[in-house]
Amino acid sequence: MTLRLAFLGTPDFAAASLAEIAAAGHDIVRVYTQPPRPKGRGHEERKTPVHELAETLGLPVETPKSFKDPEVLAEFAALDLDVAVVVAYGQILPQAALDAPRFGCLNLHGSLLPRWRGAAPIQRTIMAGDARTGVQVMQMEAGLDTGPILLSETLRIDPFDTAGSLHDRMMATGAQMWPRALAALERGSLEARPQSEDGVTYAAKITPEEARIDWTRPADELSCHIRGLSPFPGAWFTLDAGGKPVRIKVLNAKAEEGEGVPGTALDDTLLIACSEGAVRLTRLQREGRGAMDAEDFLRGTAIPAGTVLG
RNA sequence: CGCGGGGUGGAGCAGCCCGGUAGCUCGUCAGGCUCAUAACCUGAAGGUCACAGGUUCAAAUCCUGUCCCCGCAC
Repeated sequence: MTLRLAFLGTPDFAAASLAEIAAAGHDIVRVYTQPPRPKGRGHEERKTPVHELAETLGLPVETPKSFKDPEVLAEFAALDLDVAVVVAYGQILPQAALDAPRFGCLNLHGSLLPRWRGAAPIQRTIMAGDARTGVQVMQMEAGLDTGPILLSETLRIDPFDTAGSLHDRMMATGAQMWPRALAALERGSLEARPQSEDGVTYAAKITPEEARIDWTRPADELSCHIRGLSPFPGAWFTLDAGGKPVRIKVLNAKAEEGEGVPGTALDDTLLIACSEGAVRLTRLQREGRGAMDAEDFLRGTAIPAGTVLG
């Protein structure tokens, strides 16, 4: 038995799920993803990772600008789907779309709901210093990530985890949940567990302003902040290099003992004073250069004790 | 054609504006010192200076084109 399904997704995180579902032998009759847009350096038009993978797999791709378009909805309904799988698609689906497939739409979400509903759960969970998080398959409803949970996996968050490392683990774990979830759906053995009404939090999108490092925060908070924003967009500070401020991203850091004026280097190896304790910067990236570990970074850019970071 | 930075021994950088012997910190190897060491001292190996043309007596350096990496903006 296989399910007749559509896949809706956009970034790498979603492509991993598409790959697993395809490998499980389901009948993916259509893939929806965001349209190619002029993106990044040079404004080159690029297809999304899901788009690329779908073409490699020989699956039909559609890139509607809006799922609210009646024509798009009509076509979607005409696919006569058993189920639609939605992973980081990037568009709100109208109720009509949620209702179209026989078993509705299933979504993969990167948190232990109802904590961190919304756009940036992976980053927010690290920024908040959570000790654990999870990946969950849920039945989609009109509300933002409010649907009942069908399948759940818990992941531990280590003190050295970044949004990037956690993202990679969640992507793999989440992708592997699909064959199980879809098999259970076919058997009719998926149990829907409503979300708790307590402990609801929202994972707001990351704004550029919050990426700038505020040295007056406590060290443990700052460590979480830095790791939650790594590698994207990257928490940063400025360093005065020959009269010009150079932006330097911090990609990993850990809280340590230390005392001093916030923002001041306490030694020659990137121990920076905060309001409570200090953070050791362990991986960084200067603008125009690649990311590197502190040891390598210091060979090219010395930051002696006493240096004040902006 | 959105703006900008960069590609120099294994790593990270300087040198480029003002062409003329390949530099710095580290690593590697050998030897020394030491109870010992990731410390210190001495010596050595290792580079078509991204690629292709051009200018020149001479190009890492100046000019043109190509490839790759990155920051910003989006």
